[in-house]
Amino acid sequence: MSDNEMNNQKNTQTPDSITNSLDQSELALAVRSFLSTLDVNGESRLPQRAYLAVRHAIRHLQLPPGKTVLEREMAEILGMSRTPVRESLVRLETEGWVRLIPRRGFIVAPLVADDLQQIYEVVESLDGVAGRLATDRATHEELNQLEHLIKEQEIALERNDLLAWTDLDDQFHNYIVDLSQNPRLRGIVDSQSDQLYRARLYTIGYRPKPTHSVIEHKAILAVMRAGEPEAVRTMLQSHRYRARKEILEALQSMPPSPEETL
Amino acid sequence: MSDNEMNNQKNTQTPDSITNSLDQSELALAVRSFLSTLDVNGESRLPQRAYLAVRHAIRHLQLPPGKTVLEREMAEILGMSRTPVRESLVRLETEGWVRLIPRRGFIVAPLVADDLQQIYEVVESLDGVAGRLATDRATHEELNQLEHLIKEQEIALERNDLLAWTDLDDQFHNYIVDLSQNPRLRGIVDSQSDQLYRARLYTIGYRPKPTHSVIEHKAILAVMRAGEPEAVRTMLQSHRYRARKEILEALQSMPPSPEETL
DNA sequence: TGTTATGATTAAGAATACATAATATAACTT
DNA sequence: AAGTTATATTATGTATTCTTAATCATAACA
Repeated sequence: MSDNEMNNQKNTQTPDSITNSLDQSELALAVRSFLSTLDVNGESRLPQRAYLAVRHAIRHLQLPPGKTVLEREMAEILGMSRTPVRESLVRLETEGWVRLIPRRGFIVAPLVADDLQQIYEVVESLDGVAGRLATDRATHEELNQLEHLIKEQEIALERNDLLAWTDLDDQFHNYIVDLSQNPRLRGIVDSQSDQLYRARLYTIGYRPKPTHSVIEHKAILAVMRAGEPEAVRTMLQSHRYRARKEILEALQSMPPSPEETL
Repeated sequence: MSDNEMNNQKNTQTPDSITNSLDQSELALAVRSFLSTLDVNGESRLPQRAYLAVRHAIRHLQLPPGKTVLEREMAEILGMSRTPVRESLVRLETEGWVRLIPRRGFIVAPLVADDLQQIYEVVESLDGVAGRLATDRATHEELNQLEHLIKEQEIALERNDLLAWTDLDDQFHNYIVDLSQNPRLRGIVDSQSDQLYRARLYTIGYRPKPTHSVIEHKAILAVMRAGEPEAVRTMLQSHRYRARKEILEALQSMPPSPEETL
């Protein structure tokens, strides 16, 4: 009973797509490539797709700090209207990925030391408590999974594959947060710590080789196995703290950000 | 140049306002009363008004746990369209105040022990780190302000005004978070801890009189003055932990939630 | 030549319109 | 009368339209 053969007598041209023939910029290509990944994973909801795509683009510096995110352009790239795009931007704003300048639009959160420090102060604390809870709640198999991740980190380091190591390091920490069995904590840490990824990418060649990191991971796992939650908390916190120092020092020793102008 | 005298040949009645003559429910009255407060404070952006109004209604149990928040109805009450209302609901969902059931709508987050425990685990940790940072960053005058708040708490307790005490207790903790000078931390703690307010209201007659709380606040302030950040962190954390225990115990000893049905 | 109006353009803010899924209701068959 | 199917209603999801503020270019003026 599809009676849709009598409802198109007025739209000669949809006004919002006057801006068609968008230039195939690097951003558009990257976002579209990422989108197809989502299609495979069956993300059906449009706002969720937009959220993941924009977040991914920011995370990988394809949307550089300070850059304005135009709703219309994003909608065009993502093949949807402005509405779900805006919804995703509101969510990203709540999480701190973008800032809303009223009547101006959304800009990608700048990558400045002050901001990173704020994020680290949050993540260090939450990461610590997640480790404490995980120590109480993890099974032996889950701890073995952590050990496996550490081994992969060692391999990546031996190959000097810092990109792979970064991802594995993330996986290690995320997994611990998972083990805390606190979805709310998980959500906050996930979003906040992921915002540090940009800075890690950005400074990847300017930091010492993270051999110490693997050592500390091993120590943390050992104390988890020993069942000492409070010690795990402290260790994770100082582990993150050293990471913070290295990143901030690297940022200072580096040439100024490409979008320092904002 | 108002040429709106020739465009109404089809809409006999605007479809979105068929639901006019909305019953003057308690919710509508409460929300409208709160709205006028915002007008005074000059909140010009509609989504922000909606955000504050809905959050306030949830916080004060006018929108009870489990209740569906109808976009159209809210829009009607707030005197705006669905668009800014939806935007506010997305933000509230990101913060955990409501849940989105796809194709069903937003419901007020249920008030169950499991959820409260998750919030407490987050807030205890962040509150602790905020106290640690505040100890390093607060001035003498700011510490005196804390002392003033404690005195007011004592007065409220003597009068057995538990509602006023609850607000003052909130102010005390919020102020410490302010002193951490970390806006991101502030935003997260603000939203999360404020979600506990519902539970505190709900259990207000079922908990022991919080005389110990004032004592602990005094102790915390003393250690802040002594300049021992790590001790402040520990104390705030266990302070919150006792609050958690009292709330959860009260919830269990109480009659089941009115919207337990969901 | 520099500065300030003024109009055109652009993009966000908000409202409305349309599409679709879910649910409630009514009709109908057995 | 009970259950099943068809239909109507309702509310979300999404697109589109309309409005308004901000910016940019251009022109008028000092």
